[in-house]
Amino acid sequence: MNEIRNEPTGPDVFAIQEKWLPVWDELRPFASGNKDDIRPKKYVLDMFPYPSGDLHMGHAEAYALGDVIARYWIQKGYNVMHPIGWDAFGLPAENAAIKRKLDPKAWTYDNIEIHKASMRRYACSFDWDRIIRTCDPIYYRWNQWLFLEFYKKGLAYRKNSMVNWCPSCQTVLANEQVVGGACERCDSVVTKKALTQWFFRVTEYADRLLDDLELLECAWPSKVLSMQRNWIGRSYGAEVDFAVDGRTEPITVYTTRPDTLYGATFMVVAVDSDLAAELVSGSTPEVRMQFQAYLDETKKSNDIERMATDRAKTGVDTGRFAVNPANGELIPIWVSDYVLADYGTGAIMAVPAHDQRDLDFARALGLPVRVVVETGEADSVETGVATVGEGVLVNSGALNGLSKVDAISKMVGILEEEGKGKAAKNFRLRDWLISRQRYWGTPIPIVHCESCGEVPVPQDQLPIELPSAEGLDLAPKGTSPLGGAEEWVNVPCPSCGKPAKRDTDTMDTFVDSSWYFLRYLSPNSETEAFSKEEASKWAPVDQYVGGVTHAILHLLYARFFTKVLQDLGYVDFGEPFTRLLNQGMVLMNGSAMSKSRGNLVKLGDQLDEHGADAIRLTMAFAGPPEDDIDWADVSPAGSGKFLARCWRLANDVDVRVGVDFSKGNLELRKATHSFLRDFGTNIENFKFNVGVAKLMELVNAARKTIDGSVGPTDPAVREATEIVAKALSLFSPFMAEEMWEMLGHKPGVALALLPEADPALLVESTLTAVLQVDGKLRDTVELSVDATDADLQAAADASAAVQRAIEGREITKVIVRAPKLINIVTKQ
RNA sequence: GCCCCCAUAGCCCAAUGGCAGAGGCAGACGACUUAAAAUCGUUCCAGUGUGGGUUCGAGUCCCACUGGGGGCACCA
Repeated sequence: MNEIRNEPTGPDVFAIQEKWLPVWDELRPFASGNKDDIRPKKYVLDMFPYPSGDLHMGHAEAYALGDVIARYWIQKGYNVMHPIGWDAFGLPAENAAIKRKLDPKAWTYDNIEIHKASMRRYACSFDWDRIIRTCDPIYYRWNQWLFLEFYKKGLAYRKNSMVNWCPSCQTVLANEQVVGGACERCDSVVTKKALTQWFFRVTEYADRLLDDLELLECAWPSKVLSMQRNWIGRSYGAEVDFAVDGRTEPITVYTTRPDTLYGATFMVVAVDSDLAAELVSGSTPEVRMQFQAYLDETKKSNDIERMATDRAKTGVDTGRFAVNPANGELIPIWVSDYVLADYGTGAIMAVPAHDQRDLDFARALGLPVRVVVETGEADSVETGVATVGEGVLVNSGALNGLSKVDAISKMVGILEEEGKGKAAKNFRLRDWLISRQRYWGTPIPIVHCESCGEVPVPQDQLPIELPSAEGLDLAPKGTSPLGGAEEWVNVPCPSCGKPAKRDTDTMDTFVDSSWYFLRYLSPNSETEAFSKEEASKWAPVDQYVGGVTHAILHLLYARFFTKVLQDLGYVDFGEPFTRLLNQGMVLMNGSAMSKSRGNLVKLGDQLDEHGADAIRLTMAFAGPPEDDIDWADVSPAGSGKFLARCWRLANDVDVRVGVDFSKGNLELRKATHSFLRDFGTNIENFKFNVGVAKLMELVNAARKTIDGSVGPTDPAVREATEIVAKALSLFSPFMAEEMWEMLGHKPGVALALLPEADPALLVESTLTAVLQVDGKLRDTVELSVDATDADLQAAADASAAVQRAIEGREITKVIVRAPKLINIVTKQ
């Protein structure tokens, strides 16, 4: 007897999960490689994960949202390619290897298997035939091929320079990997080191990378666009040549304010530049000693100290003089650490009156200040605040009386005429440092030969496979562990055949991820990086989904690669990702989850407790996707309740499959079709939370119909429930499939098409019209949808509330928006 | 310091310039139950951060401010 009472009134979500997984393995609904497929294409891409441990809540959000989009387009009749792979090279594998004495390779591949199993259980709609792993030789040989293509074009080059060095990771870092002077990965303070390193000439594409952001306006989050613009940082100005006393060549400086040239009262050269060393070499021993001491101190300080803007200005007078080309004045040349060696020319003209940094320097070291722009602001010498506003030029010869803009163009004209300068632009963006002194990455395909120099490895010798980690000392020591692989390093020179050595550095893993979206097109090809034919069919990516953490690095590099590949003729487009969605982070109690903070929510625990469907639904329903989700604010249990509601709905339907819906209850049919009208728009605009809310509304309406006088046998109940099952499958595919089966269909709700709304069911015959007086609501009235202005006026005349409100007032105006609104305006 | 985004009920969030509430969470009450859970139903709750402006009408558009978040930052 108890058995009867305890009969389950809801679904066993875990049994349902286990039931459908093997069915789907068989059905393979997300395979996209059928050549005969006539559906239009859609390339939906999730940023591929780094295989460290198991999936976490962040992955769960990203893949839930990416899945909504991919599954939606399938149900709209598209052939959707939704691939997955692993960004499998990188430091964590190596660090785990060092710490736990594991092979980085084994560690990585084990983690990939863990990921794969979790993605399957999370019901990700991936095309499992297109898997890539960047640590597979079949993948990274194409990194090497691309490197050589770049090399041929002069886009890959080696130079000695001061580079960012992480003392903890014991490797160089790209500019983009230094955040606030610290290593992005381990937070150690980054230092500078002079090293010979490989670079990609991304600066050659700076203009295009900046200008083409225009094409992405409205298709990428504006935040990402502005971050990229900031990062590239183009400025316009002029290069000005200053003749130097006792030196044949002039010193060229870059300035954005050539209008203030008359106010340049001294010059400053970056202390760590070659130019500074050269200038002082001709000075007195005292100066040389002072310079050396200052230089040593600068080198000792790190970027965090050096970048502190409130630090007092320091410097050394070189004792040398330059000639101001505007007025012929001799001005002293100083060296200082506030001028950067690798921006512009490493030397500046100092205009202390109109530049705060120069003014600080002038005041600290007693240098003259000359006002050349009258801005109406207080005297900068007295206030210590440089006047940077608009104004009229003074003390500036031919420029006197001009505005800033006019003075800039006139000065540039004069300089160009006299051969002392020219218009110029500069970028904050630096070339991309790609070599790393670590093991677990793509070997750089260059051989160093004593007689031939740098020799590119011939294509037919690719891939250069990594030597086995066995026997290698992977511990960071500042030089690549590959140097210890004797047999691997020592090779005959491909050019002359004499003994030579391989380059022992490996590539930055951002190289791997700069083109992976193309590799998915032909993931197993041994003859090309990607099929040009497939690329013209599938690429560019229609929809990219990933975290905003990659707003600069990865997206900029991928855009760069795409433009290079376009120039090389391998692709026919210039932007890789047509549309971008950045999902927010998953937080717990207001802050990022971490073990050390003690607020870590484990995805595995959540799945064990609520099931994949409820977690996925919670991710979609939590709010706008780009906002952060605080796990403390959302309710996976609530999602579970909704899913049970859906299940009971399907369970209660008592209409045979294939019934003619047209005889169904009109009210519910209208609800179903207005859902169909709105749902697609919501999903296409990434308003997943609103889409789920609409779905809940439809479930509520169907429930009401079943429980009310219409009952479970009405055809409209089946229509509504089938639409619920299809729409639900974007969020909670297990339950949707279960419902689909309960409704009498064969497995594969993911492939069932979402119909268009029937327009005939969207027309309403009446609506609630609003009667306002002076903009305030006074009454409402049911009117026909084709009510005229006169009908509204009549309704207002007939309304006691309206008449009361206008009583004794003079009507000045009547605004009518038939059929829904009338506003009677009275004299105030 | 410069640039960008956000602010609606106790909470998460909706709302083509036209009735502030679609949905959910939490709460309260009721039905079912010996009881509880589950379920179903009903219900309480803000005038939209502050101050101006535009408009017949502003959560929505404009300006300023406050608070929160983010990006860049000695880039000449």
